[in-house]
Amino acid sequence: MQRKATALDVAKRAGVSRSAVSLVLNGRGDGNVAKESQDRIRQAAADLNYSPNAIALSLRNQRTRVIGIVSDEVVVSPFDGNIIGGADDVARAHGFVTVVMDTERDASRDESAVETLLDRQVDGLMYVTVGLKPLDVPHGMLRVPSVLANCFDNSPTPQLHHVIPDEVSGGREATEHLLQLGHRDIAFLAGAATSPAVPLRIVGHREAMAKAAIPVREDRVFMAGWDINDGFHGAMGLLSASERPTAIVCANDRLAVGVALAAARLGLAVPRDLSIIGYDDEFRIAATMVPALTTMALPLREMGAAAMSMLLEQIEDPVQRPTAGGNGHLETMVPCRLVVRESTGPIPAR
Amino acid sequence: MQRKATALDVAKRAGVSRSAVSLVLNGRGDGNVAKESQDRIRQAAADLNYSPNAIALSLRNQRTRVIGIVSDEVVVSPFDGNIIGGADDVARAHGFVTVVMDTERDASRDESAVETLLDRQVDGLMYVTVGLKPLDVPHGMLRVPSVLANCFDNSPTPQLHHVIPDEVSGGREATEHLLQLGHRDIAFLAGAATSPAVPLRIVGHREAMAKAAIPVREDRVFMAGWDINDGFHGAMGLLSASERPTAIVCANDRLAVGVALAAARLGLAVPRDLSIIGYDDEFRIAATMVPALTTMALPLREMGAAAMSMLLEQIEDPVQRPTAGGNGHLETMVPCRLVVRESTGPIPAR
DNA sequence: TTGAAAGCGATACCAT
DNA sequence: ATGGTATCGCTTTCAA
Repeated sequence: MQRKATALDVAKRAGVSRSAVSLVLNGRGDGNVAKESQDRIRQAAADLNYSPNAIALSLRNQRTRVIGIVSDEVVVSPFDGNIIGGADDVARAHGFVTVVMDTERDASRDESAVETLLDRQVDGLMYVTVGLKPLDVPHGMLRVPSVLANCFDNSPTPQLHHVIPDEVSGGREATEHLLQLGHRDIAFLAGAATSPAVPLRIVGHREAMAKAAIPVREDRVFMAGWDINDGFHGAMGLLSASERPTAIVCANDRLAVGVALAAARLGLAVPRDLSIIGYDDEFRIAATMVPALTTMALPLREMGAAAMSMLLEQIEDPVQRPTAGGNGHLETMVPCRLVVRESTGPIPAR
Repeated sequence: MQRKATALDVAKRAGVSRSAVSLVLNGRGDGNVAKESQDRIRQAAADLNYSPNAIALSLRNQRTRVIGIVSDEVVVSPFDGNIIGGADDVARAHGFVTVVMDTERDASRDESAVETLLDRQVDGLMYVTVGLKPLDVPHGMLRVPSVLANCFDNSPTPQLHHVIPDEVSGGREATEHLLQLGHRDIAFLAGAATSPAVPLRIVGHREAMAKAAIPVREDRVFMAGWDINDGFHGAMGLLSASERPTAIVCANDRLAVGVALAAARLGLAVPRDLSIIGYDDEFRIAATMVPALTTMALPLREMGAAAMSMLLEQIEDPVQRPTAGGNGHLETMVPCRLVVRESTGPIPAR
């Protein structure tokens, strides 16, 4: 485990001073260092496989080109990892790297994770959550450029820019797709009341129904939960009644799996007898279901990318900190995307 | 965004030198610094909300108390995040923090991620994969204490310790559970041939059958893939034949979902007409299926914890580097755990 | 064109 | 008991 070469080693080998090495390797050699020395320096650097010590660089420059990402549970849970993927893409394109710390849903670890990252001089911070939710922003995030992805500042006087999905139009367009296929009796299986996304999706659903001048039967819209069994039981109720809906929109793909299971159990074919639409376009669930699920995809990568772009803008041009994005607004909404597959079809013939 | 207080600020405020500050704040004040000065120093530090600059510390001490975790796609994919969770638990208990970098399955980024982490002087490195697989170990990992979790050194002369699940006994015990319930015609839906876990699980299955003296029909064991539709189609074939198995063991829970869907479609009740057993105990899938899935749980958190313990041992006691764990062996196998729920039951009455 | 020196923030040794 | 000084690795300014 021999130590890495330093600039001094390079200087010695090339027979010059450390300053010369620094100048040349940072592209400011011309006009300062003799061309001949430059060559020797570059050669020596290559020979020694030299790369500058990032720690020393950070100490000297007070910047690290590292973005800290802290999340409530994105790493550990199966959901929303692509927000980080999208953010990382943008960061790397700009010569930054991201490091992730996951607090495993323990809010008391938020501050210390941020503090740790700050102590290591990250140039910026991003907080990412699984599922849309309000966030008690860790204080440290106000000390450097920061953004929120999939969550929003829960304080009475929000300070941080956030990027979230457009849930209202997501809910609306899901229902509109069904309406276009001729469905009129459409049920909406919402998730749990704790999620701020749920009421928004329901608003969207009602908007679509209103626009089509179809009254919403209150027993067709209810909070079921988020899991397969919730979808199963919700659907069993809906589908065993004498008068059953011809389509069910689900607040996530797992509910949709439960609904499909219930339909199969009842001998109903999808989409012939029942159309099902999911939400999330979950990786290797929606596309691989039988039949493949039509679903409203969450724009995860786009959200991460948008949030990171915003953050880097603040870092590179610190002046307009509070109103990043230039529009003076603290909220960016990214549209969801309908993915039509095979679980939706025309209304059953009578 | 005013700058943080430094040791010099504290020294000035307390009217002493930087050295005194350093000694006192690091618990070596007694016998070196007057008690009165000590109090003033501590007070000043508190007043200024002083905490040492981690970057400067790293440069000085050549150690950071940071463990770098690089993964092929654990962050972005829905799987195996708990390996990192388990590892992080152990690290924090020892006063280390972990930072994660995900390469999104782009092997060409492995080296640079490791290099980045190394440049930042991490004290140790862990590589974590989604799914058991051979790994071309990034060269940089050999320069500091390192371990592999859920993957193993693919080189002809492996150097790094790895922690993996005991797949053979996992496969065996899954089948044994079914055998105990009276099943004799048991099918095994394996995953894809690319995974080294697949042949191991099949070996386990055959061992169990052999021990029970039941011949394995070759048309009952085949590679189906890993997804819901793979399970569905595999099961449709198996179950529509005139002579159908009474139980199916699946190489993951998603296959099991597909099998359940097929059973429902064919009017078969689970577990009355067919027992199904999954693998992975996937979060919010296995437990929430209808019926809830009996499954072979992967010991993800334990694997992460074991790998991290090993790594920290190497860091704290660098002498026995190559044979960490003390047993001179490079492999640690962690047993899988059968979780019995409702998808398995006694063999159907004739 | 070159190299010496200061400084980033902290620690540890060595005089005093 | 105390404070001055070298050191970690690098960049930048300034004088020669």
